[in-house]
Parts: sequence; structure tokens; C-alpha cells
Amino acid sequence: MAVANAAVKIPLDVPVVEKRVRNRAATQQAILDAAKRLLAEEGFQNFGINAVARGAGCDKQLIYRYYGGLDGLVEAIGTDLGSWVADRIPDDTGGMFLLTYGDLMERLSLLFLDALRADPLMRRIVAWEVSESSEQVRRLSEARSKALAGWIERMRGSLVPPKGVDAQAVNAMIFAAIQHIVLASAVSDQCAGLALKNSKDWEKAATALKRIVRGVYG
Amino acid sequence: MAVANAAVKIPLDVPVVEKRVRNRAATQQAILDAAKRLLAEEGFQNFGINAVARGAGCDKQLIYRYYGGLDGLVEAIGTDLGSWVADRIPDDTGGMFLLTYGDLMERLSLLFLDALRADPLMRRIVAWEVSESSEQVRRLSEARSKALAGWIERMRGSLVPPKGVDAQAVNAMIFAAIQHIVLASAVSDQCAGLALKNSKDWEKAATALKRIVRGVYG
DNA sequence: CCAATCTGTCACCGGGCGGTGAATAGCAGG
DNA sequence: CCTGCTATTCACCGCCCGGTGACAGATTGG
Repeated sequence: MAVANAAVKIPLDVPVVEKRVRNRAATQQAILDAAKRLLAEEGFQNFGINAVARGAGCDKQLIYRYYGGLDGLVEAIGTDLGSWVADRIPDDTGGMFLLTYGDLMERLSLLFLDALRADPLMRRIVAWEVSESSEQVRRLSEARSKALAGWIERMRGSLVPPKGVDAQAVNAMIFAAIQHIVLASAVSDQCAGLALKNSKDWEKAATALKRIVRGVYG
Repeated sequence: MAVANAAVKIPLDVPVVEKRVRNRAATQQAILDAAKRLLAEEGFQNFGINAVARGAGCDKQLIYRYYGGLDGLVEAIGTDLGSWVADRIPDDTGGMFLLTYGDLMERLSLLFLDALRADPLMRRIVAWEVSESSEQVRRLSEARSKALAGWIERMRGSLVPPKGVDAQAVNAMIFAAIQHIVLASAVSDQCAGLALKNSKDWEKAATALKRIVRGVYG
């Protein structure tokens, strides 16, 4: 009797289980948010349909319906990336007068360094880019580099690099260095023997970066 | 009759199916080779017990027996990494007299760039390092950086960096740049807008690298 | 010659994956 | 009220993964 009683006990909290509202737009957004969160926190390794659906608290079928599968979802993330740059990296010169190309590049380098350090999603995407060459990640990579190039172009204004220096190649090296050092720090707190834990370490890194930029551009 | 005849036909080549010789050492080596090949060619993403066993042409059970699982196998790869540096990167100065620290770093940078470009396994490992922070990859990373540091130390000789420059930080930046640019080129033929396909592109990259080194160390 | 040992193989397990077809629950308009 | 329509869920598939226990063939030592 007691057992039966317990079995038929009115479930007090079952009706409270907040029912998912029927709202396609909201669900779509929830899926996109879950995808970005998952990618940022767990990385691309365990990034899949099931995981995203679990994270969004809905059925994976909806991902197929609303985004046409993982590919479409990744593409949607890529589209978001455009607005990212605008949000995360200041577009003005911070009140500075950038007299020389060297001034500009020093500032851009440090801004990019900080922005990348502060954004786990972006870091995961960069790591993904250098680990896989699928169509998925190629599009993501393209969106990222386009947004970045646009930002640099906007900041550049009318400044031109000094003659005799292949600015494109040198800048690629500098940005490569920033990306790699930030990626390395995110997984192992160091890079090539250089510690990258506390803010003091990062001061050293920033100083080295400035020195490199100044060494090239004066 | 004809059918029966065909069915009982003496199998001419069946006895020829080269039987796997019973040789533990050889099998162990085959497994290790298969693991390195697989990692180099396919990357760490699909690197697993089943794939290695398939590649080595033996049962996965043997991997457990001889290496104690994937972890032990990865560790064995790491051990091999020590000899890698000695094989791939010349230990002498190539007949050059390295008068200054700048000379040294320029040469080391270019050597490292070429060595990394030529070694897919090493590239995959670096990509792995920045994508995951498991114990497995941490050990691998350690072996790699130790080998690299040893090589640099040996090459350095008695040369010392100029005063007023944080050589450790600057060098970390330079090596980070090299690693990232090589990784990027391996998956997408470009990095931050800089094409990295033909040898002419790489000439430009090398020139930029030299310019950076010289800008810092003179 | 037999028994122990070593190398190698096979079959099987549970579980998570990506993917799909069918059912269900809430909302509109008549 | 019923009838569609749409958002959402469920149940199921085949596949491959890592991992394990039992077995078979060769080798060796007493």
C-alpha cells in the first residue's frame, strides 16, 4: 500500500518543468548560441550535432531543419564573426595620432593580441583552422580573415608602409606570431620556453612584440 | 561437374599469402611506424587505436600489449622526437662564421622554417599542441620543446644576445611566427593574406623573417 | 614429448556518433 | 468545434569507436 501510494504520488515538480515555448526564432538563436558556447568552451574536437543539440536543450532534428546540418550552422557562426571584430576591437585610434606606419602597426598588434586573448571562441577557430582543411573550416577561416583585413584597412587610413619593406609579408609574420603565442598560452601557459601565465609575463611578450614591430618599421 | 571441379581446384596462391612472422620487435616497430605515418598523414583527429592497428596490419590488442594503449604509443613517438632534431636539422653552422647573435638567429630561423616545412609529422604535432591540452599531447609537446631548446643551445655556442633585448621573449615570438605560418600554409596555402604556395612566396616569407630578426638584433 | 609461454587473431560488448522517418503537441483560421 | 499547419520530440538505424576475454598457432624448455 505504502509502495503503491508512493508510486502514484502526485509529481509536484513535473508540471513545473518549464515547457519549451513554441518559437522558431528563439530556438534558432538558442541553437546558434549553444554552438558558439560549445565551440568556445570545448573546442572543435567534440563539436557535433548531438553535442550542440544537447547544449541547446532541443532535438538535433531542429538543427537539420533550421540550419541544414552542421555545415550550415558553422556558416552561421562565420556570419556572426563579422560583427565580432566590430564589437571586440575598437575602430578608432583611441585618441592617438598615428604619425607613422610603425605607430599604427604597434597599436594594431597590441590590440589584436589583447582581443584574441580575451576571446576563447576566436582562439578555438584559429586552432581549428590550422588543424583541419575541410570545407567547413575553410569558410570559417575566410570569414575571419576577411573581417580582420577589413579592420586593418579601416585603421590604416592613409598611412603607407615604408619603402623597401614587404609590409604584407612582415605583417603576416607578426600576426602569425600573435596567434600562435596566444593559442599556445591557452593550452599550456607557455610558448617556446616563454612563460605566459600572469600579467607580468604578458608584459614581456607585449614588449617583445613592440620591439619587433619597431625594429622593422622604425 | 565443371562447377565442382572449379570448387575443389587446388588453391594455388593461398599458401603464398605471406604469413605474418612471429616477431615481437618487428611488430612493435611496425606499430610505431604506422602510428607516425598515420599521425603525419591524417592528423591527430582520426588518430586512434583502431586506425593504428589497421595501418600496422595487426590486431589492436597488440598495441595494448606492447605499448599499454595509445598513451604509451604516443610517448614512444615522443621519445623518437629527440632523434628527429638531430636528423633533420644540421648541427653545425654550415661553414659560416657566426659573428653576431643576429647572424645566429637569422640562420636558426631559416633552418627551423625549412625543417618544419619538410616534416609533416612535426607539423601535425604542433597543431595538436595548440588544439588540445590532454596529458598525452602535453608530454609530446615537452619532448619537442626540449629537443628544440637543446638544439638552439648547442648552436648558440658562446654567443650572447645584445643587452637591452629580452631575447627569450623575442625568440619565442619569432619561433611562434614560424610555426604558425608553416601550419597555416599546410592547410590553406596562405596566412593572413600572404600567399604561401610556390617557392617565390616562401622567398618573400624568408626575407620578411630575416628583416624581423635583423630589425631586432641588428 | 608434453607443458608452459609467447605472439597473434577473433568475437564480442557498451556507447556515442551522424542521420532519418514517423509521431506528437501547440497554434492558426474557418 | 474541427482542420490544417508548424514547431518539436521520439524512436530507431547502421557505423565505428575504445576496450576486453577467450582462443589458436608457434616456440621453447624441461
